[in-house]
Amino acid sequence: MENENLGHGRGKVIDELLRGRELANQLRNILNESGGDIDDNNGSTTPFAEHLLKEVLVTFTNSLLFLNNTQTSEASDMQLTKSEDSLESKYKSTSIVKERRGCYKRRKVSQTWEKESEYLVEDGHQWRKYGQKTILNTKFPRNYYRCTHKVEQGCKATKQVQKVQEDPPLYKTTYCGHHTCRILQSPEIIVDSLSPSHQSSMFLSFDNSFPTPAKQDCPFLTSPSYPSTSSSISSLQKECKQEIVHPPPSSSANDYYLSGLTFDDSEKDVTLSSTLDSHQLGVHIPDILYDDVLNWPLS
DNA sequence: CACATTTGACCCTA
DNA sequence: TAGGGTCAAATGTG
Repeated sequence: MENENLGHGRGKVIDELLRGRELANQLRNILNESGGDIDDNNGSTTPFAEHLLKEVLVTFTNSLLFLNNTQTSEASDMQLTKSEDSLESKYKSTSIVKERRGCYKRRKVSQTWEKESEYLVEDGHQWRKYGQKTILNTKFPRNYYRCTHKVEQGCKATKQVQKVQEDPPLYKTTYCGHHTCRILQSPEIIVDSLSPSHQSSMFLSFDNSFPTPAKQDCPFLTSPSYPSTSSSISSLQKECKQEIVHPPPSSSANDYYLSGLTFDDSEKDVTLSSTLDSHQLGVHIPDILYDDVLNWPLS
């Protein structure tokens, strides 16, 4: 009873923090678009505003990190159970399988985040296609993938890939759930590159649920314009204490990234740092697994 | 033969 | 009730 109230209050807090961060991001985008104009009128406005924005974003991010640090595994388990228990029950009871075919919870109640790219990228995980659907008002069918290790490891990660336009090609990948499997592949490579001249874009879906940064991406801490880094993380499991995410050379000064994610395999300690003004986020998280850091559920 | 993909059916949610 | 997510038999591939 008491825990439920606490959990509810915590959810509200996270909700508000996420909202605040999202609003700050929107403000940042506005600043980016109108930065030149502002500079013309007042040269000092933009840098100062950007500085304030960074501070706000860091505050939100730090708060979210600390909040999630307290209940990581618990919330993660609850989230997965809630979103996919219907599927679980189906696999456990074959007698129900044939009667309850197609029983599932819709994506809305689970963690999702999206990534748009001009090319298909290998995100370091093995995916198995399990469906394809024609979606209303779309030219191209949507492809459904689940983790190859779903059966043997119970990995519940799924993704949907949909081509949204032909020329230039644009693919929208929606990740749902996060990987619980430990078998990871080669670093992220471009699978289909017709026009790799532009950065892929990535954004979060905030509809009714908190998107969870996962191994594919870490939208929680990265700029919306930076590609995913999942397999970089996987390589880290063997090579401890490496930086895994770096901003592209062309990145603007007001973008900030998770520039340092340091793992100490022996102690299972993780240190996060950002590129922002050389600040460290100041988060030191003991006793958690390395990939849990990027899988913090926010609800 | 084992595993992946295709594709129509099934069924939940809005 | 339509749309969309998943299942699973059929089929393809190495």
